[in-house]
This record gives sequence, C-alpha cells and structure tokens, in this order.
Amino acid sequence: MELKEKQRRILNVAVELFKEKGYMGSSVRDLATKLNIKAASLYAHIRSKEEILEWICFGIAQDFFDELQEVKNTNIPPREKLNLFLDKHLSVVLENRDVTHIYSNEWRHLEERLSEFVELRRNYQQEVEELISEIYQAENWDLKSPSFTTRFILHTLNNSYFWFKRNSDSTDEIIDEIREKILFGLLGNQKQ
Amino acid sequence: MELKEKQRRILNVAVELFKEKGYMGSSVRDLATKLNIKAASLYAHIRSKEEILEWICFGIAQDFFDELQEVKNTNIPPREKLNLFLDKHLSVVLENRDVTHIYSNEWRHLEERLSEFVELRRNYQQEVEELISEIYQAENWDLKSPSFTTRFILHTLNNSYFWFKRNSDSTDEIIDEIREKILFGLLGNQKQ
DNA sequence: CCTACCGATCGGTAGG
DNA sequence: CCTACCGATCGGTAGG
Repeated sequence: MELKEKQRRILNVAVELFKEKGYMGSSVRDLATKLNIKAASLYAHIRSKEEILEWICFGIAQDFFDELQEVKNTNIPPREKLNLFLDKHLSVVLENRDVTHIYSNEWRHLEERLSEFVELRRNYQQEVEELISEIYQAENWDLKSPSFTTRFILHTLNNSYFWFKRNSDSTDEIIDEIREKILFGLLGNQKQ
Repeated sequence: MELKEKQRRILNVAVELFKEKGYMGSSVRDLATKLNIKAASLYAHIRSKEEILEWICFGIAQDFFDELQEVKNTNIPPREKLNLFLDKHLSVVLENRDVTHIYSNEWRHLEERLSEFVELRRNYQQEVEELISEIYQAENWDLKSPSFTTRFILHTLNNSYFWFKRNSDSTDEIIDEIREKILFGLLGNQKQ
C-alpha cells in the first residue's frame, strides 16, 4: 500500500472530512471541493471512494501490528511489558486520533475487503490476548476472562482521546493519566 | 414525545437498522421494507427520517436524566451513591444497547434539533460532574480533573457493551464486572 | 396503506 | 486536471 504524494493528500483531507461527517455522510463531491478540484478528477488518483476507507483502516491496523511486534520482541519484565504495550498503543492512537476514530467506527462500510479487515482485527485481538495472558501468568495475577479483559483494554485505549477536551497537556502526560486509569481505575490508586 | 403504537414499531425497527448500517447508511426504503410497507407510507407516521433519530437520541437522554435524578434524591453514603450511579447508568445502557450506540455515534446527524441535543448532553455531563465532585469531596478522595474523570466514566459506561461478545452472563454479573473495572481498573483489585 | 412521481444528489465513466 | 454526462438512489409529496 504505497501511496503517491497526491494520494497522501487525498487521504489526509478525507480523514478530516470522514471524521466530521462520517463516511456515509461524506460525498466524493465534498471531498473534491475540499481539495479544490472537481469530483471526476479524483478518479485519476483513486479507484473508488471505498479505496480511501481501505487506506485508512488497513493503514492504522498495520501500525498497531507493528507496534505490537516491537513490544513482543522486547525483553523486559512482564509488568514493564504491559506498560510498554499500553504506552505504545496509546501513542499510535493519540498521534492518529481521527484515523483511529474512523478505523473504529466506519470499518463496517468496507465492502470489498470487509471480511479481510474483520479477520485482521480478530488476529490482532488474538495476539494482544496472548500477550496479556503471558503477562498475567508471569506475574501470578488473576485473569478471569482473557478475551473480556482484552476487549476492555483495546476499546478503552482506542477511545481514550474522547476524554480530552483540548490538547492542553503534553502527549506524555496524557498517556500517563490514561495508563493509570486503565490499570487502577477511578479508585485503585486512592488512599482509601 | 408521546409515541403512538405504530410509531413505536417504526422506532424499534429503525433502531435495529441504524445499528446495523448506520443512520446515513440506512434509507427510508430500507426501513419501509423491514416494516413490509412502501417508503411513502412511512410519512403517515413520521415527519421525516430525522424525526426518528430525534426519538432515539432525546428518548434515551431523558432516561439518563431520570436515572440521575433518582440517584441524586437518594440519601445514602457517598461511596454507595457512586456505586448506585454506576449501576443505574449501566442498567440503562445495557437494557438499551442499540439505542445507546446510536445516541453515542449518530447524534451529529441531527440537524434541526442538533444544538438542543448538544446542550442537553452538556447539561447531563455537568450534573454528573457535580455528583462526582460531591462524592469525592465527602470521601476525601483526590479528584485532579473533574471533567476529565466525568468523561472517562460516562464514555466507559456508554461503551461497555462492546466488551461482551454474547449475553452469556446475566445483566447483574455484567454490571458487577464493569463496575469493578471502572473503579479499580485492570490491577487495582489484584493482590500485587 | 398505495401508486406515481418530484428534484436533488449519489458514485463513477468517457473522452479529452 | 476538466466538461459532460450516466443510471441509481435519495428523502419526500400529491392524491387517492
């Protein structure tokens, strides 16, 4: 999925548009207008509207996979590995908020490559579940339902950008705050 | 917003449809087909497609408000009040998963009553924030950022149905599990 | 509840 | 990159 410069520009503008109006609520004419060209001219660079959605969904999915591989290849204690995974996944999310949002909410409008995408996501979830299980086992923590816990983690990470109104804090501070909430919840780190 | 029986049936079928295809991805013809009537016949019961979205979004918003009022009017210790709020809000969510999903993700497609909806939601968030602040103050817990914490709570509650693949557990068990995750996170209740 | 129909807009193609 | 245009579908109305 090597994109040319023009395609990259289309992608970026489309992300903005889809984020604002949703994929189904955005027309190729809307997109063309934002790019200061006519709708028909888009088709010199894209096969279809859906192809742009594929760029978005499969691109960020690949980023998540890459980051996971890095974590798995690192040789550090389990508890640090958990933190590293949370931090790395969060970095990808926070550096690609709009893309992550579209990835999370518009993937079902993929048609041609829908089943491929669903399987990719299932694989990712499966691999994260394995990582989590290993960590819990090594630390002797109690893991009631690995798949429930994995979905909790991924969904919470993928939507954490919603908790912020604006970018007043630095990304590192945001990551710290979210990691603490996920690990210890509302009260887990309160002196009760 | 008193709905007649026919309207209630339209509402229920629309919720199913919007959940599956999204509001913008659902046509009034799709909806009519599911109801075994012609698209034009719908307009004897609805003013517009948007009106159905209004029923969904404002209806569940009212449910959330009602539940919050009940919690506020109850005279119990602060810590129990927090649990009660979490349980009550979760009940509404879990008993109305599809409606909550549409409320969370499709509200921006309201046009006529968009600003009214946005204000209603801001008010709700504000009232929850007050409740949370009172509870933290009474318990002498540390509340760094009330509005961050409130958004964390609401967003986590509103999306918790995603963590479950199927309805194998009873709702009460689900509520317990989610409440624990929100209060104590992944590790807060582990013997470390 | 239906048939018949409206203007607007959709994603996309032909041809330059 | 454009103009010109395609058939399909959109939300919705008229009239019964």
